[in-house]
Amino acid sequence: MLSTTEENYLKALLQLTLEQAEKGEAGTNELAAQLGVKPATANDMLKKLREKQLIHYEKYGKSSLTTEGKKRAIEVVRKHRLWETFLYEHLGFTWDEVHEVAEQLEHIQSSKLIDRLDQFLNYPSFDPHGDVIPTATGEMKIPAKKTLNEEEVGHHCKMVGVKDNSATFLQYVDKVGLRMNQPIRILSRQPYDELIEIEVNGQKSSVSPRFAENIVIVCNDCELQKKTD
Amino acid sequence: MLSTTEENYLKALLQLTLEQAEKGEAGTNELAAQLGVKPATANDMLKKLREKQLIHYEKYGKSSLTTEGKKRAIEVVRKHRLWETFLYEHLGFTWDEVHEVAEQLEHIQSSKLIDRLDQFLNYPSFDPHGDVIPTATGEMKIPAKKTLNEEEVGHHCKMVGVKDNSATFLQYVDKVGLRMNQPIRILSRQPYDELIEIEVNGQKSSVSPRFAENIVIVCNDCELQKKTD
DNA sequence: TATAAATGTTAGGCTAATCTAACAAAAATA
DNA sequence: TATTTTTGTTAGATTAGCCTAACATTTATA
Repeated sequence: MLSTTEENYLKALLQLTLEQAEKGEAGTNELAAQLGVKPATANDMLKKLREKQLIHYEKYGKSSLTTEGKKRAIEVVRKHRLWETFLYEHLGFTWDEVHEVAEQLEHIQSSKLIDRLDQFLNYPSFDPHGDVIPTATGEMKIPAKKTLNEEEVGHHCKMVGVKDNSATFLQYVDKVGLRMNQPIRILSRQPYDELIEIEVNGQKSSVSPRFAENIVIVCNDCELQKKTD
Repeated sequence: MLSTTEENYLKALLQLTLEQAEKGEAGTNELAAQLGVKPATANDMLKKLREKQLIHYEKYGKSSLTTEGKKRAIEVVRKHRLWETFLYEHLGFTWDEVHEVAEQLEHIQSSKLIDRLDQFLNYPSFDPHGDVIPTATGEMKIPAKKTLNEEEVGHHCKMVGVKDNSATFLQYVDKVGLRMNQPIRILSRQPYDELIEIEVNGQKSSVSPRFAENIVIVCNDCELQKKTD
Protein backbone atom coordinates (compact mmCIF):
# COMPACT_ATOMS: atom_id res chain seq x y z
CA MET A 1 0.00 0.00 0.00
CA LEU A 2 1.20 3.48 -0.81
CA SER A 3 1.71 6.28 1.68
CA THR A 4 -0.11 9.57 1.30
CA THR A 5 3.17 11.13 0.23
CA GLU A 6 3.83 8.52 -2.42
CA GLU A 7 0.32 8.98 -3.77
CA ASN A 8 0.91 12.71 -3.97
CA TYR A 9 4.09 12.26 -5.97
CA LEU A 10 2.33 9.97 -8.44
CA LYS A 11 -0.56 12.39 -8.78
CA ALA A 12 1.77 15.34 -9.34
CA LEU A 13 3.68 13.40 -11.96
CA LEU A 14 0.45 12.51 -13.73
CA GLN A 15 -0.65 16.12 -13.72
CA LEU A 16 2.67 17.37 -15.09
CA THR A 17 2.91 14.73 -17.77
CA LEU A 18 -0.66 15.34 -18.91
CA GLU A 19 -0.27 19.11 -18.95
CA GLN A 20 2.75 19.02 -21.17
CA ALA A 21 1.35 16.36 -23.39
CA GLU A 22 4.24 16.63 -25.86
CA LYS A 23 6.63 14.64 -23.73
CA GLY A 24 4.74 12.72 -21.09
CA GLU A 25 7.57 13.15 -18.65
CA ALA A 26 8.71 15.67 -16.08
CA GLY A 27 11.94 16.89 -14.53
CA THR A 28 12.97 16.58 -10.90
CA ASN A 29 12.90 20.33 -10.12
CA GLU A 30 9.57 20.71 -11.83
CA LEU A 31 8.08 17.89 -9.79
CA ALA A 32 9.56 19.28 -6.58
CA ALA A 33 8.06 22.69 -7.32
CA GLN A 34 4.65 21.15 -8.00
CA LEU A 35 4.73 19.45 -4.60
CA GLY A 36 6.29 22.30 -2.69
CA VAL A 37 9.38 20.36 -1.63
CA LYS A 38 13.09 20.77 -2.39
CA PRO A 39 14.61 18.98 -5.40
CA ALA A 40 16.74 16.83 -3.10
CA THR A 41 13.59 15.48 -1.45
CA ALA A 42 11.92 14.72 -4.76
CA ASN A 43 15.09 13.01 -5.92
CA ASP A 44 14.96 10.56 -3.02
CA MET A 45 11.35 9.78 -3.71
CA LEU A 46 11.97 9.24 -7.40
CA LYS A 47 14.49 6.54 -6.55
CA LYS A 48 12.05 4.97 -4.14
CA LEU A 49 9.19 4.97 -6.65
CA ARG A 50 11.47 3.46 -9.28
CA GLU A 51 12.27 0.64 -6.85
CA LYS A 52 8.56 0.03 -6.55
CA GLN A 53 8.25 -0.03 -10.35
CA LEU A 54 5.82 2.85 -10.35
CA ILE A 55 7.89 5.25 -12.44
CA HIS A 56 10.59 5.27 -15.08
CA TYR A 57 13.57 7.24 -13.91
CA GLU A 58 17.25 7.45 -14.71
CA LYS A 59 19.92 9.63 -13.19
CA TYR A 60 19.84 13.08 -14.78
CA GLY A 61 16.86 12.03 -16.89
CA LYS A 62 13.19 12.97 -16.91
CA SER A 63 10.63 10.83 -15.07
CA SER A 64 7.41 9.25 -16.27
CA LEU A 65 4.80 6.87 -14.88
CA THR A 66 4.80 3.15 -15.56
CA THR A 67 1.50 1.48 -16.41
CA GLU A 68 1.04 0.54 -12.76
CA GLY A 69 2.08 4.00 -11.58
CA LYS A 70 -0.37 5.65 -13.89
CA LYS A 71 -3.14 3.36 -12.71
CA ARG A 72 -2.44 4.33 -9.12
CA ALA A 73 -2.27 8.03 -9.96
CA ILE A 74 -5.57 7.88 -11.80
CA GLU A 75 -7.20 6.20 -8.80
CA VAL A 76 -6.15 9.13 -6.65
CA VAL A 77 -7.50 11.63 -9.17
CA ARG A 78 -10.77 9.69 -9.32
CA LYS A 79 -11.13 9.84 -5.55
CA HIS A 80 -10.25 13.51 -5.46
CA ARG A 81 -12.84 14.44 -8.06
CA LEU A 82 -15.59 12.26 -6.62
CA TRP A 83 -15.10 13.85 -3.22
CA GLU A 84 -15.13 17.31 -4.77
CA THR A 85 -18.42 16.46 -6.40
CA PHE A 86 -19.85 15.24 -3.10
CA LEU A 87 -18.74 18.35 -1.23
CA TYR A 88 -20.12 20.62 -3.91
CA GLU A 89 -23.41 18.90 -4.61
CA HIS A 90 -24.39 17.59 -1.21
CA LEU A 91 -22.61 19.65 1.42
CA GLY A 92 -22.97 23.04 -0.24
CA PHE A 93 -19.27 23.78 -0.54
CA THR A 94 -18.36 26.40 -3.10
CA TRP A 95 -16.31 25.77 -6.19
CA ASP A 96 -13.14 27.11 -4.58
CA GLU A 97 -13.52 25.47 -1.16
CA VAL A 98 -13.68 21.87 -2.33
CA HIS A 99 -10.09 21.38 -3.39
CA GLU A 100 -8.37 21.67 -0.04
CA VAL A 101 -10.63 19.17 1.70
CA ALA A 102 -10.56 16.78 -1.25
CA GLU A 103 -6.76 16.78 -0.98
CA GLN A 104 -7.21 15.03 2.34
CA LEU A 105 -10.15 12.80 1.43
CA GLU A 106 -8.43 11.44 -1.68
CA HIS A 107 -6.09 9.40 0.52
CA ILE A 108 -8.73 7.44 2.42
CA GLN A 109 -8.10 3.77 1.71
CA SER A 110 -11.29 1.87 0.95
CA SER A 111 -12.30 0.77 -2.49
CA LYS A 112 -15.77 0.04 -1.19
CA LEU A 113 -16.09 3.60 0.04
CA ILE A 114 -15.18 5.13 -3.28
CA ASP A 115 -17.35 2.79 -5.32
CA ARG A 116 -20.33 3.46 -3.08
CA LEU A 117 -19.68 7.20 -3.23
CA ASP A 118 -19.61 6.97 -7.02
CA GLN A 119 -22.96 5.18 -6.94
CA PHE A 120 -24.40 7.68 -4.43
CA LEU A 121 -23.41 10.53 -6.74
CA ASN A 122 -24.99 8.69 -9.66
CA TYR A 123 -21.75 8.03 -11.52
CA PRO A 124 -20.85 11.61 -12.42
CA SER A 125 -18.60 12.30 -15.42
CA PHE A 126 -17.34 15.72 -14.33
CA ASP A 127 -16.31 17.33 -11.08
CA PRO A 128 -17.38 20.87 -10.08
CA HIS A 129 -14.41 22.33 -11.98
CA GLY A 130 -15.57 20.59 -15.13
CA ASP A 131 -12.75 18.08 -15.08
CA VAL A 132 -13.37 14.50 -16.15
CA ILE A 133 -13.76 11.92 -13.39
CA PRO A 134 -11.95 8.66 -14.25
CA THR A 135 -14.14 5.55 -14.15
CA ALA A 136 -13.75 2.68 -11.69
CA THR A 137 -11.71 0.83 -14.30
CA GLY A 138 -9.30 3.73 -14.65
CA GLU A 139 -10.52 5.04 -17.96
CA MET A 140 -10.57 8.77 -18.47
CA LYS A 141 -13.37 9.40 -20.88
CA ILE A 142 -12.43 12.43 -22.84
CA PRO A 143 -15.15 14.72 -24.13
CA ALA A 144 -14.78 15.61 -27.79
CA LYS A 145 -13.51 19.08 -28.54
CA LYS A 146 -15.49 21.24 -30.90
CA THR A 147 -16.22 24.90 -31.47
CA LEU A 148 -18.86 26.86 -29.62
CA ASN A 149 -20.56 27.29 -32.96
CA GLU A 150 -21.13 23.55 -33.23
CA GLU A 151 -22.63 23.16 -29.77
CA GLU A 152 -26.30 22.30 -29.36
CA VAL A 153 -28.84 24.57 -27.71
CA GLY A 154 -29.45 23.63 -24.08
CA HIS A 155 -26.07 21.97 -23.63
CA HIS A 156 -23.46 22.87 -21.04
CA CYS A 157 -19.85 23.19 -22.05
CA LYS A 158 -16.63 24.97 -21.19
CA MET A 159 -13.99 26.86 -23.12
CA VAL A 160 -10.71 24.99 -23.38
CA GLY A 161 -9.01 27.14 -26.02
CA VAL A 162 -9.30 29.69 -28.80
CA LYS A 163 -8.46 29.50 -32.50
CA ASP A 164 -7.89 33.21 -32.99
CA ASN A 165 -5.15 34.66 -30.82
CA SER A 166 -5.40 38.28 -31.92
CA ALA A 167 -5.63 40.90 -29.18
CA THR A 168 -8.92 42.16 -30.62
CA PHE A 169 -10.47 38.73 -30.37
CA LEU A 170 -9.13 37.98 -26.91
CA GLN A 171 -10.38 41.31 -25.57
CA TYR A 172 -13.78 40.53 -27.00
CA VAL A 173 -13.72 37.09 -25.35
CA ASP A 174 -12.92 38.78 -22.08
CA LYS A 175 -15.71 41.30 -22.46
CA VAL A 176 -18.26 38.54 -23.04
CA GLY A 177 -17.11 37.12 -19.70
CA LEU A 178 -15.60 33.92 -21.04
CA ARG A 179 -12.81 32.39 -19.00
CA MET A 180 -10.90 29.21 -19.48
CA ASN A 181 -12.78 26.21 -18.06
CA GLN A 182 -15.72 28.25 -16.89
CA PRO A 183 -19.10 26.62 -17.48
CA ILE A 184 -21.04 27.97 -20.44
CA ARG A 185 -24.65 27.25 -21.27
CA ILE A 186 -26.17 27.64 -24.71
CA LEU A 187 -29.50 29.37 -24.22
CA SER A 188 -30.74 29.80 -27.78
CA ARG A 189 -29.87 30.28 -31.41
CA GLN A 190 -31.74 32.92 -33.37
CA PRO A 191 -32.92 31.45 -36.68
CA TYR A 192 -32.95 34.90 -38.27
CA ASP A 193 -29.30 35.90 -37.82
CA GLU A 194 -27.78 32.76 -36.22
CA LEU A 195 -26.77 34.74 -33.15
CA ILE A 196 -26.02 32.40 -30.21
CA GLU A 197 -27.22 33.41 -26.80
CA ILE A 198 -25.01 32.05 -24.03
CA GLU A 199 -24.86 32.33 -20.26
CA VAL A 200 -21.58 32.51 -18.42
CA ASN A 201 -21.42 33.00 -14.68
CA GLY A 202 -24.94 34.38 -14.68
CA GLN A 203 -24.13 36.88 -17.44
CA LYS A 204 -26.04 36.52 -20.70
CA SER A 205 -24.50 37.49 -24.03
CA SER A 206 -25.17 37.03 -27.69
CA VAL A 207 -22.31 36.07 -29.95
CA SER A 208 -21.99 35.70 -33.70
CA PRO A 209 -21.21 32.42 -35.48
CA ARG A 210 -17.92 34.01 -36.59
CA PHE A 211 -16.99 34.57 -32.95
CA ALA A 212 -18.24 31.15 -31.83
CA GLU A 213 -16.19 29.38 -34.46
CA ASN A 214 -13.04 30.57 -32.75
CA ILE A 215 -13.92 29.29 -29.31
CA VAL A 216 -12.87 25.70 -28.65
CA ILE A 217 -15.06 23.95 -26.12
CA VAL A 218 -15.72 20.55 -24.64
CA CYS A 219 -19.32 19.54 -24.15
CA ASN A 220 -20.52 18.22 -20.82
CA ASP A 221 -23.72 16.76 -22.17
CA CYS A 222 -22.41 14.94 -25.20
CA GLU A 223 -21.37 11.30 -25.47
CA LEU A 224 -17.89 10.71 -24.19
CA GLN A 225 -15.21 8.84 -26.00
CA LYS A 226 -13.34 6.14 -24.20
CA LYS A 227 -9.66 6.81 -24.00
CA THR A 228 -7.65 3.66 -23.36
CA ASP A 229 -4.70 5.76 -22.27
CA MET B 1 -2.83 21.37 14.86
CA LEU B 2 -2.67 17.80 16.06
CA SER B 3 -1.30 14.89 14.08
CA THR B 4 -3.40 11.82 13.36
CA THR B 5 -1.32 9.93 15.92
CA GLU B 6 -1.81 12.54 18.62
CA GLU B 7 -5.55 12.53 17.99
CA ASN B 8 -5.59 8.77 18.34
CA TYR B 9 -3.85 8.92 21.70
CA LEU B 10 -6.35 11.48 22.99
CA LYS B 11 -9.26 9.43 21.74
CA ALA B 12 -7.92 6.26 23.33
CA LEU B 13 -7.41 8.05 26.61
CA LEU B 14 -10.95 9.36 26.51
CA GLN B 15 -12.32 5.90 25.83
CA LEU B 16 -10.34 4.33 28.66
CA THR B 17 -11.20 7.02 31.16
CA LEU B 18 -14.91 6.87 30.30
CA GLU B 19 -15.05 3.08 30.42
CA GLN B 20 -13.60 2.89 33.88
CA ALA B 21 -15.61 5.78 35.15
CA GLU B 22 -14.45 5.24 38.71
CA LYS B 23 -11.06 6.78 38.17
CA GLY B 24 -11.11 8.88 35.04
CA GLU B 25 -7.49 8.07 34.36
CA ALA B 26 -5.51 5.35 32.63
CA GLY B 27 -2.10 3.71 32.90
CA THR B 28 0.67 3.75 30.32
CA ASN B 29 0.56 0.03 29.51
CA GLU B 30 -3.19 0.11 29.25
CA LEU B 31 -3.07 3.00 26.84
CA ALA B 32 -0.34 1.35 24.80
CA ALA B 33 -2.40 -1.84 24.56
CA GLN B 34 -5.46 0.11 23.45
CA LEU B 35 -3.47 1.68 20.63
CA GLY B 36 -1.48 -1.41 19.69
CA VAL B 37 1.92 0.12 20.43
CA LYS B 38 4.64 -0.67 22.97
CA PRO B 39 4.60 1.02 26.38
CA ALA B 40 7.84 2.83 25.56
CA THR B 41 6.17 4.45 22.58
CA ALA B 42 3.15 5.53 24.56
CA ASN B 43 5.45 6.92 27.23
CA ASP B 44 7.12 9.26 24.74
CA MET B 45 3.77 10.47 23.52
CA LEU B 46 2.47 11.07 27.04
CA LYS B 47 5.36 13.42 27.67
CA LYS B 48 4.70 15.18 24.40
CA LEU B 49 1.00 15.60 25.10
CA ARG B 50 1.75 16.92 28.56
CA GLU B 51 4.01 19.55 26.98
CA LYS B 52 1.06 20.56 24.83
CA GLN B 53 -1.13 20.81 27.93
CA LEU B 54 -3.52 18.21 26.63
CA ILE B 55 -3.12 15.68 29.43
CA HIS B 56 -2.19 15.45 33.06
CA TYR B 57 0.74 13.09 33.52
CA GLU B 58 3.44 12.48 36.08
CA LYS B 59 6.23 9.96 36.09
CA TYR B 60 4.95 6.58 37.30
CA GLY B 61 1.45 8.06 37.60
CA LYS B 62 -1.80 7.54 35.72
CA SER B 63 -2.79 9.90 32.90
CA SER B 64 -5.96 11.89 32.34
CA LEU B 65 -7.20 14.50 29.87
CA THR B 66 -7.10 18.23 30.55
CA THR B 67 -10.16 20.29 29.65
CA GLU B 68 -8.56 21.16 26.32
CA GLY B 69 -7.47 17.56 25.72
CA LYS B 70 -10.96 16.29 26.40
CA LYS B 71 -12.42 18.84 24.03
CA ARG B 72 -10.11 17.65 21.28
CA ALA B 73 -10.82 14.00 21.99
CA ILE B 74 -14.56 14.59 21.88
CA GLU B 75 -14.19 16.34 18.53
CA VAL B 76 -12.54 13.23 17.14
CA VAL B 77 -15.29 11.00 18.54
CA ARG B 78 -17.89 13.32 17.03
CA LYS B 79 -16.28 13.08 13.62
CA HIS B 80 -15.94 9.32 13.89
CA ARG B 81 -19.59 8.81 14.75
CA LEU B 82 -20.92 11.24 12.17
CA TRP B 83 -18.92 9.50 9.46
CA GLU B 84 -20.18 6.12 10.66
CA THR B 85 -23.70 7.42 10.38
CA PHE B 86 -23.06 8.68 6.86
CA LEU B 87 -21.53 5.40 5.73
CA TYR B 88 -24.36 3.40 7.24
CA GLU B 89 -27.30 5.52 6.20
CA HIS B 90 -26.21 6.83 2.82
CA LEU B 91 -23.59 4.48 1.41
CA GLY B 92 -25.17 1.21 2.53
CA PHE B 93 -22.29 0.03 4.68
CA THR B 94 -23.16 -2.57 7.27
CA TRP B 95 -22.95 -2.07 10.99
CA ASP B 96 -19.58 -3.84 11.22
CA GLU B 97 -17.94 -2.30 8.15
CA VAL B 98 -18.23 1.32 9.17
CA HIS B 99 -15.66 1.44 11.96
CA GLU B 100 -12.51 0.82 9.95
CA VAL B 101 -13.23 3.51 7.38
CA ALA B 102 -14.42 5.97 10.02
CA GLU B 103 -11.05 5.51 11.75
CA GLN B 104 -9.52 7.18 8.72
CA LEU B 105 -12.21 9.77 8.06
CA GLU B 106 -12.20 11.04 11.65
CA HIS B 107 -8.85 12.71 11.04
CA ILE B 108 -9.87 14.89 8.11
CA GLN B 109 -9.24 18.49 9.15
CA SER B 110 -12.10 20.78 8.23
CA SER B 111 -14.62 22.11 10.70
CA LYS B 112 -16.81 23.21 7.83
CA LEU B 113 -16.87 19.67 6.50
CA ILE B 114 -18.00 18.14 9.74
CA ASP B 115 -20.61 20.80 10.44
CA ARG B 116 -22.05 20.40 6.96
CA LEU B 117 -22.02 16.65 7.32
CA ASP B 118 -23.91 16.98 10.60
CA GLN B 119 -26.48 19.16 8.86
CA PHE B 120 -26.69 16.77 5.89
CA LEU B 121 -27.41 13.90 8.29
CA ASN B 122 -30.02 16.02 10.04
CA TYR B 123 -28.16 16.35 13.33
CA PRO B 124 -28.30 12.73 14.45
CA SER B 125 -28.04 11.90 18.16
CA PHE B 126 -26.83 8.32 17.76
CA ASP B 127 -24.46 6.49 15.47
CA PRO B 128 -25.26 3.06 13.93
CA HIS B 129 -23.93 1.33 17.05
CA GLY B 130 -26.34 3.31 19.22
CA ASP B 131 -23.59 5.45 20.71
CA VAL B 132 -24.23 9.12 21.41
CA ILE B 133 -22.82 11.63 18.92
CA PRO B 134 -21.34 14.67 20.69
CA THR B 135 -22.77 18.01 19.58
CA ALA B 136 -20.82 20.72 17.74
CA THR B 137 -20.21 22.41 21.10
CA GLY B 138 -18.68 19.27 22.55
CA GLU B 139 -21.60 18.21 24.73
CA MET B 140 -22.37 14.56 25.01
CA LYS B 141 -26.08 14.43 25.57
CA ILE B 142 -26.81 11.38 27.60
CA PRO B 143 -30.11 9.60 27.12
CA ALA B 144 -31.91 8.89 30.39
CA LYS B 145 -31.88 5.31 31.54
CA LYS B 146 -35.17 3.69 32.47
CA THR B 147 -36.75 0.27 32.42
CA LEU B 148 -38.40 -1.27 29.40
CA ASN B 149 -41.62 -1.17 31.40
CA GLU B 150 -41.51 2.62 31.50
CA GLU B 151 -40.95 3.08 27.79
CA GLU B 152 -43.67 4.57 25.59
CA VAL B 153 -45.38 2.72 22.77
CA GLY B 154 -43.87 3.54 19.41
CA HIS B 155 -40.50 4.50 20.80
CA HIS B 156 -37.14 2.99 19.86
CA CYS B 157 -34.67 2.07 22.56
CA LYS B 158 -31.87 -0.31 23.37
CA MET B 159 -30.98 -2.52 26.29
CA VAL B 160 -28.01 -1.29 28.29
CA GLY B 161 -28.33 -3.56 31.30
CA VAL B 162 -30.48 -5.83 33.44
CA LYS B 163 -31.60 -5.58 37.05
CA ASP B 164 -32.06 -9.30 37.58
CA ASN B 165 -28.94 -11.35 37.04
CA SER B 166 -30.39 -14.80 37.68
CA ALA B 167 -29.69 -17.48 35.10
CA THR B 168 -33.40 -18.02 34.61
CA PHE B 169 -33.97 -14.41 33.76
CA LEU B 170 -30.94 -14.12 31.51
CA GLN B 171 -31.92 -17.23 29.58
CA TYR B 172 -35.35 -15.75 29.09
CA VAL B 173 -33.81 -12.49 27.87
CA ASP B 174 -31.80 -14.47 25.38
CA LYS B 175 -34.82 -16.41 24.17
CA VAL B 176 -36.73 -13.22 23.50
CA GLY B 177 -33.81 -12.20 21.28
CA LEU B 178 -32.63 -9.28 23.36
CA ARG B 179 -28.95 -8.42 23.07
CA MET B 180 -26.99 -5.60 24.61
CA ASN B 181 -27.27 -2.39 22.57
CA GLN B 182 -29.54 -3.93 19.98
CA PRO B 183 -32.38 -1.68 18.82
CA ILE B 184 -35.77 -2.48 20.34
CA ARG B 185 -39.10 -1.06 19.25
CA ILE B 186 -42.20 -0.95 21.43
CA LEU B 187 -45.06 -2.06 19.24
CA SER B 188 -48.00 -2.03 21.64
CA ARG B 189 -49.21 -2.44 25.19
CA GLN B 190 -52.28 -4.59 25.83
CA PRO B 191 -54.69 -2.71 28.10
CA TYR B 192 -56.14 -6.01 29.32
CA ASP B 193 -53.01 -7.67 30.77
CA GLU B 194 -50.36 -4.99 30.30
CA LEU B 195 -48.30 -7.29 28.07
CA ILE B 196 -45.77 -5.33 26.04
CA GLU B 197 -45.23 -6.29 22.44
CA ILE B 198 -41.70 -5.53 21.23
CA GLU B 199 -39.72 -6.06 18.06
CA VAL B 200 -36.06 -6.96 18.12
CA ASN B 201 -34.11 -7.65 14.96
CA GLY B 202 -37.33 -8.40 13.10
CA GLN B 203 -38.50 -10.83 15.78
CA LYS B 204 -41.72 -9.93 17.62
CA SER B 205 -42.27 -10.96 21.24
CA SER B 206 -44.63 -10.18 24.08
CA VAL B 207 -43.18 -9.63 27.52
CA SER B 208 -44.74 -9.12 30.94
CA PRO B 209 -44.39 -5.94 33.02
CA ARG B 210 -42.50 -8.04 35.56
CA PHE B 211 -39.97 -8.97 32.87
CA ALA B 212 -39.81 -5.45 31.44
CA GLU B 213 -39.10 -3.94 34.81
CA ASN B 214 -35.79 -5.79 34.91
CA ILE B 215 -34.53 -4.59 31.54
CA VAL B 216 -32.65 -1.28 31.66
CA ILE B 217 -32.85 0.70 28.45
CA VAL B 218 -32.02 4.07 27.00
CA CYS B 219 -34.61 5.68 24.78
CA ASN B 220 -33.66 7.00 21.35
CA ASP B 221 -36.79 9.08 20.95
CA CYS B 222 -36.90 10.77 24.30
CA GLU B 223 -35.49 14.16 25.22
CA LEU B 224 -31.82 14.02 25.97
CA GLN B 225 -30.21 15.51 28.98
CA LYS B 226 -27.27 17.82 28.55
CA LYS B 227 -24.18 16.61 30.24
CA THR B 228 -21.73 19.41 30.91
CA ASP B 229 -18.95 16.94 31.38
C1' DT C 1 8.09 -7.44 55.26
C1' DA C 2 10.88 -9.48 51.73
C1' DT C 3 10.45 -11.01 47.31
C1' DA C 4 8.23 -11.63 42.99
C1' DA C 5 5.34 -9.73 39.48
C1' DA C 6 3.52 -6.03 37.14
C1' DT C 7 4.02 -1.58 35.51
C1' DG C 8 6.51 2.31 33.86
C1' DT C 9 10.89 4.66 32.12
C1' DT C 10 15.18 5.47 29.71
C1' DA C 11 18.64 4.85 26.23
C1' DG C 12 19.72 3.88 21.78
C1' DG C 13 18.28 2.55 17.04
C1' DC C 14 15.29 2.45 12.81
C1' DT C 15 12.48 4.43 8.84
C1' DA C 16 9.99 7.95 6.18
C1' DA C 17 10.04 12.39 4.78
C1' DT C 18 11.95 16.46 5.03
C1' DC C 19 15.89 19.99 4.98
C1' DT C 20 20.71 22.52 3.69
C1' DA C 21 25.10 22.69 1.58
C1' DA C 22 28.23 21.11 -1.62
C1' DC C 23 28.96 19.07 -5.85
C1' DA C 24 28.10 17.13 -10.77
C1' DA C 25 26.03 17.14 -15.21
C1' DA C 26 23.48 19.14 -18.92
C1' DA C 27 21.79 23.02 -21.39
C1' DA C 28 22.01 27.70 -22.83
C1' DT C 29 24.61 31.44 -24.34
C1' DA C 30 28.36 34.64 -25.18
C1' DT D 1 33.71 26.12 -28.07
C1' DA D 2 34.24 27.98 -23.48
C1' DT D 3 31.71 29.69 -19.90
C1' DT D 4 27.71 30.47 -17.31
C1' DT D 5 23.28 29.07 -15.84
C1' DT D 6 20.06 25.65 -14.94
C1' DT D 7 19.09 21.31 -13.44
C1' DG D 8 19.91 17.27 -10.86
C1' DT D 9 22.48 14.50 -7.22
C1' DT D 10 24.77 13.28 -2.95
C1' DA D 11 25.94 13.58 1.89
C1' DG D 12 24.68 14.56 6.31
C1' DA D 13 21.25 16.32 9.67
C1' DT D 14 16.44 16.63 11.69
C1' DT D 15 11.75 15.20 13.37
C1' DA D 16 7.86 12.03 14.35
C1' DG D 17 6.64 7.71 15.54
C1' DC D 18 7.90 3.41 16.26
C1' DC D 19 10.95 -0.49 18.15
C1' DT D 20 14.04 -3.53 21.71
C1' DA D 21 16.68 -4.11 25.75
C1' DA D 22 17.88 -2.76 30.15
C1' DC D 23 16.59 -0.56 34.21
C1' DA D 24 13.51 1.55 37.95
C1' DT D 25 9.44 1.86 40.58
C1' DT D 26 5.21 0.27 42.44
C1' DT D 27 2.06 -3.29 43.72
C1' DA D 28 0.88 -7.89 44.98
C1' DT D 29 1.84 -11.94 47.44
C1' DA D 30 4.30 -15.63 49.91
